[in-house]
Amino acid sequence: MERKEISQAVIGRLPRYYRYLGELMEGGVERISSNDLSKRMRVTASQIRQDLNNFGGFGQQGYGYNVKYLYTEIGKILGLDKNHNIIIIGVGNLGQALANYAAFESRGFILKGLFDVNPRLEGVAVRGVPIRMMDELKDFVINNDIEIAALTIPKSKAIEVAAMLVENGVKAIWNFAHTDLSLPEDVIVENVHLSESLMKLSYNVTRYREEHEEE
Amino acid sequence: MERKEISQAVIGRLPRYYRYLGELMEGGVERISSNDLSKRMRVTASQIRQDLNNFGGFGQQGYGYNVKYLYTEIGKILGLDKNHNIIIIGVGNLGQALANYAAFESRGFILKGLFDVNPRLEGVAVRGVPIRMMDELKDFVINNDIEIAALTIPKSKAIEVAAMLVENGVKAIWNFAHTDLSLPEDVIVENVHLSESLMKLSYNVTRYREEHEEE
DNA sequence: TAGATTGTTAATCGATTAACAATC
DNA sequence: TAGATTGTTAATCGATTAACAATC
Repeated sequence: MERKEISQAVIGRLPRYYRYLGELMEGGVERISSNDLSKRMRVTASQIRQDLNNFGGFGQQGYGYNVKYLYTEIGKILGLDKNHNIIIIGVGNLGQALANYAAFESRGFILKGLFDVNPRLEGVAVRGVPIRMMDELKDFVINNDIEIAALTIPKSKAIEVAAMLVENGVKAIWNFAHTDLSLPEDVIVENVHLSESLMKLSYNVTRYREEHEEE
Repeated sequence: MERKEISQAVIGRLPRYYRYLGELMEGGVERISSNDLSKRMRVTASQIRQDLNNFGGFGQQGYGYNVKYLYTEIGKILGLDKNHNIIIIGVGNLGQALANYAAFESRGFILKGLFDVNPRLEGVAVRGVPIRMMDELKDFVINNDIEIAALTIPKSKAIEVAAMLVENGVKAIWNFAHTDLSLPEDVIVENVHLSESLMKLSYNVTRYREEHEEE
């Protein structure tokens, strides 16, 4: 069923549409035109219409878009109407932050397991999920239909752990380790490199400082 | 001094170059050609040369690039040779994760302060920095030459806190709150929206699942 | 029906890749 | 010098914006 490839640029914007539509919905707004939405979001109306039309015609001429409907549809596109079993490897502050992230469950991400190397954490529960030791990881993945693994461990361990997870059926890695993972191309890797984000910020603030230094 | 604007696409790639060059340096590699680097990083050699030449000619024909030199130069471009005073607002798990991020100091980011609303955290120290209450924030920012503020607080508070920080001299916001901040355009905002990152992952894994469902 | 606004095609803009002369 | 590889210009590709006919 020939589906044209959708660029990651478009996909990267969908969650932001979803967020704005959610807020509009909360605010009781029933319909919105691409033009009104473009003003709120500070993007062009053209881009909104182009982006949405990659997935189908969700609007109606002369009316605009029904907020609730569009919100639901984008949710479906993002796969938020389905459940996704997720585990977190590495229960440091960052791993715990993710585990405590409340919106998880409401969006269909089911926290199935937490893993760490620190024996003092064994059995400690976060959000009702007990922390397990790494030697249980492989069997757990095999037996619990785990789709997504968040990796919040040092880069020295990340590569081998990721390989093992994928070998045992994990389909996607949410990678917080400061390294690239080279995995089979059917595995989804979503990187969150905080240090790189901070360096980008550093570049921009430094550039700005230089350009405006005058005495 | 007419400086041509450099696209965020290029800037976004610099930290990755920096990381690879750092690893090469650790590995004792002295020089590298754009071609060799392109193979490791899985980008085109052309892109590497184009990207670098936005900032100057760092290589030498017939030789390639000196790893150590290029690493240092990219560090300078990213502003990592200068100190940046940073504070963290919101000392939950995520705020603590950032505070504990060791590489901070080595890259010139000086953690000056931690702030939270929770009175039970008052005075508790993370990495030697005591947690302060929010009512001290304004004066602290004014008196401590704070350049960057990391916001790891709920979105309901983020907008007003950001506005106050900027009013009192903060130049850049590292924004982890699930909201857009509209601030004067001379303020740098670097967003890290974890939920949006997870939704992107969700989209990709869902798409893949659908495309390969056959029985 | 008239007005509004989409869906979609065409035009523009920017980013990536290819090619090659310059040069170490 | 010959070989290697950059820096840079030109060609291509893709993404964004503009325009407008279709239609609610």
